[in-house]
Amino acid sequence: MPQTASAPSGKPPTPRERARERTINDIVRLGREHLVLHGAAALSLRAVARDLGVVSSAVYRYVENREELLTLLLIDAYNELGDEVDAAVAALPEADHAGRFNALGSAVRRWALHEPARYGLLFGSPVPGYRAPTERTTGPGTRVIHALMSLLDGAYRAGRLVAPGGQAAVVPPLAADLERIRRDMGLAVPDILLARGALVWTSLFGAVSFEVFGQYGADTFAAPDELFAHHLAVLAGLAGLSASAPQDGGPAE
Amino acid sequence: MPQTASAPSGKPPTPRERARERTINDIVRLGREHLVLHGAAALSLRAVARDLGVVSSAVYRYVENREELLTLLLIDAYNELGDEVDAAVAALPEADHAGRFNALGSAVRRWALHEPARYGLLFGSPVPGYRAPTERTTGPGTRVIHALMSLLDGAYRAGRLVAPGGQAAVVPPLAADLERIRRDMGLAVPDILLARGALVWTSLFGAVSFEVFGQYGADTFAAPDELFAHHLAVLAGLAGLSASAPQDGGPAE
DNA sequence: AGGAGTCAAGAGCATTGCTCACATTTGTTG
DNA sequence: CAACAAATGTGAGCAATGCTCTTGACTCCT
Repeated sequence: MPQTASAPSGKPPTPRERARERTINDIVRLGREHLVLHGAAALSLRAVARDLGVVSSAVYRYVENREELLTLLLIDAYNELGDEVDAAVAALPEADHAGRFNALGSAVRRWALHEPARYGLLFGSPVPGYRAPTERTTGPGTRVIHALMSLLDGAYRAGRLVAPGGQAAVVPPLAADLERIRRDMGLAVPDILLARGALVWTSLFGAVSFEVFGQYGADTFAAPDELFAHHLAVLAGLAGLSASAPQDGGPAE
Repeated sequence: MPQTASAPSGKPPTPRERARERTINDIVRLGREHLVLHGAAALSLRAVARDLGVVSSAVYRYVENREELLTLLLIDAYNELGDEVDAAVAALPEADHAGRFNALGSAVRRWALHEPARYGLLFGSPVPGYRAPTERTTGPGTRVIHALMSLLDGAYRAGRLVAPGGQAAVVPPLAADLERIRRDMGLAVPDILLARGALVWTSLFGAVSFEVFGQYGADTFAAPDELFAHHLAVLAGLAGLSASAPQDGGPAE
């Protein structure tokens, strides 16, 4: 059984632990390469072992099984996507809510198109027989929705998120869910805008998935960039963001 | 090599051809069962052969390889989804555009939740190394978008699809794509509504995929039915459908 | 120095997709 | 009806895969 991977108990790492960590990193790196080259289901521990210059059974010292490696790659990919999104959002001033929304969506799409296999691992059909251990993946896996929601929340607190008129209130069971989410994430947006944020979230990934997975026909859209930009603009409006640039004062707090 | 599967040349089928077709149907049926039980990537020709009561190599007389069986299952699933959607839409009067839209979306979700593995085969990450032969799958694979678009087109021709106000026109490259689509599908809706229809399309499947693939957290939404109903209502408005009374226009600029 | 902990190697098992040579069934035709 | 040819089924076999187990070696700490 692989050892306790890392319980940072304060003690300085022994050379052995460092070597072990280095090997695990190598395995993840090689696994990532195989992933982008041959896809998730074709990920082979034996092939990784070959590239590592070691016999197949040796990798089981570091990685419990194929699922464990998939989990490591899942976390790795979630974090890379989260980093990209965070960087793209942070590159724009905090008051430019619409710009930041656009940057977030574009970053997701850019990363997905650049890493289709890893995107598929995150947002495609689940690998059969593989259940991601939520206690390890929810953290990295929720970075994008957290970024999106805090973005929308910031816009709301700045008075730049306009609730749509004529929209019926959400039904009580859904309101209960939304209330819990609002509390857990420390948000201020009201139910209707929160629900719309969730819809925008799923819609963003729906559009990206259709493009990455080739769900549009092969030659349906010759201008996918423009299509996505248009979708993103409509989604910004759907979320309640006013499309025009924020010329007024800075952040509220 | 599997024979010419079926070139309906008018001649009555010989008993042998009928037996052959029956065997292929059995293979597809067994494959479907394995698909729903163990997922797409775990689909095994040998297991199907075992269930068929025949030695493994015998199935290659009927199915060229594993990919071929996947293609058959793909077409099978596309058609079943298409049938469900068509039936749900046809159950409501043609003039009830909003109701039909709701029925379409609900039918997609219902089928997806009932057949998660097959839904994943259709709309999840592509099976690695497998390229669906477009000449055989585009027909069944476009039934839902055709149903959606003709529904929206009917509403537009009936004057029940209101273009949102304050929406900028689409850029020329995208307009060219939309024009071609409009021509190919014989539609009348203008660019803005057509683009919104595409967004509604991807958003619908985005919401369904999130739910089926467990992309929402495990216990994020205790009321998924209400969440989806809410999303569907918002998407209907986004498409331009007036729910009962004409909704307010787009956000003021 | 010695023992506990760690690691790599290689054999082995069950599984898969797929091919091939051979046997058997089946329908047609001389 | 008998012979032939096409269609179908059989079983062995190859190259992979994930994973386990035993064996030996190596490292580090007391």
